[in-house]
Amino acid sequence: MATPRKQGQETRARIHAAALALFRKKGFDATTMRDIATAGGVALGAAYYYFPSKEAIVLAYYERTHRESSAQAEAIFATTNDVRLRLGAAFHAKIDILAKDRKLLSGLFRSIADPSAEVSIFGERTRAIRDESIALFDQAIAPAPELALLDESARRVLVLGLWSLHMGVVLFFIHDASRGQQKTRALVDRSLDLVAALLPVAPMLAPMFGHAIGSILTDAGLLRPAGVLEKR
Amino acid sequence: MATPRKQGQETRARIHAAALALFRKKGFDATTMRDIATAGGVALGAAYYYFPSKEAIVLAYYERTHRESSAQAEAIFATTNDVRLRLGAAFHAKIDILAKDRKLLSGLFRSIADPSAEVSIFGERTRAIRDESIALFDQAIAPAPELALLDESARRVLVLGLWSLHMGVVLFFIHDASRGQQKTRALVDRSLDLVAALLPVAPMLAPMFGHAIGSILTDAGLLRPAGVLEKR
DNA sequence: GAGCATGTTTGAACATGTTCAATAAGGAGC
DNA sequence: GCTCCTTATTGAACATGTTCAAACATGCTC
Repeated sequence: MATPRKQGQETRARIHAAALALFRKKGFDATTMRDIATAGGVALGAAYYYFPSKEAIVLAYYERTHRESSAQAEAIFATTNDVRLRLGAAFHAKIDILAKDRKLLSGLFRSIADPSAEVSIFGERTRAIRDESIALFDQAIAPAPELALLDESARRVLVLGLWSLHMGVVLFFIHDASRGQQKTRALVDRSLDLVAALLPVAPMLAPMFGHAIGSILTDAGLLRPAGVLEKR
Repeated sequence: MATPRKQGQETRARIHAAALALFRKKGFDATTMRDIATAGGVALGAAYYYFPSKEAIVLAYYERTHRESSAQAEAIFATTNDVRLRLGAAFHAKIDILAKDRKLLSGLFRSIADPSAEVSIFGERTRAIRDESIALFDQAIAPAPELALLDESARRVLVLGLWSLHMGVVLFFIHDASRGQQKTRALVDRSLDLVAALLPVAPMLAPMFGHAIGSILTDAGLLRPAGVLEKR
């Protein structure tokens, strides 16, 4: 309703920057909205004028990191058609981007994964970004010759499975205190080795299970119904 | 430190019962500690004397339901060695027990799945109950002849995978508003069909992936290191 | 029964996320 | 420049989870 003015944009940016700095330094819970407002040089109400909730501040950050990691992955997609390499690029790009903010994400996880939260990654308000995120994995496996035989339904199940694995990896990463997140990197590589080895078998399994599970997931709203898995 | 007296036990039980009733009626978030104290006929401080936090009230409930569903599943284990049936029993028992409390669980999920929360299902304080929960799936597949060839490491990966699937099912269930949770039931059955069909292949995959992933998961603390997957 | 340790209970106080009515500031149309 | 509407900003007020020092109760020892 309110179309922002230039000064408003600046205030918003200042508040956002102050908030992220505090989140990084003290963590999400330990940072109060009053801290944020003070650090941003505004009154408490102003922070709420620009961000409906503390969680919302972090959702903006989350969207930005998704875009950055997608861009990084897509740059690699342009250089190779090897599906194993492309999947690796998609997974590692995400970790690359998130690497500096483990502490922030740890505090954030509550809202991201809580299905009842407004800004949950599973919720309606994040559908757009989630669909983009899922579509990236569709892109990743696009050149695979062994998947040419896969029908639409089974393929969507596979893509959703890859996205779920990636969410699991992010969850693991948040708690991975090893240097340079070595453990997460290793987890990604071993998991993708397994995936890559199983991909050729996928078309054999699909007729048995792909369709059945696909229709169930569709009923459940976890999969888009029609052939509408468009990208970006 | 404080060894409770009889009257204290009763007060505690009254508070707990009042809290659960309110959670069921109004949901977790909409129920305040003041509501709970009033409904239990005590002052606010008394509620905190018995439960260190609002979440803790619900953790006690969570432990009870786990015990109940485990008992139900084990009763079925005693009647059949068919692994598909046993897995079905384990999954459906959980849903049976939780069926009445979707609303409560929905409010609870935040704390259960949030890795930074004290009472998270992934946290240290819930290790005992989590290990029990995982061990149930080890029991479920125990009679499978096709898994006799599986080494310890690969077997643990499989069991952890089943437990993860079960956690996913619970998550799905929480948001399944279909009558009698039909969708969740269908999801369970189709998923377990797939699992059952893949089980015979597991020993062929294990040498390639089971050990590698097993050691990574162990490093990550997601698997117990030694041969200590004892039951109950 | 007096004294005492320990469990129980109280309610005020505190911290913090969020709301909101009031006010200021900026610009559009004249 | 004046009026008026929209955006921007303020800070007090509110709701609620949590803490805590004080008071109370219970039962044990003597």
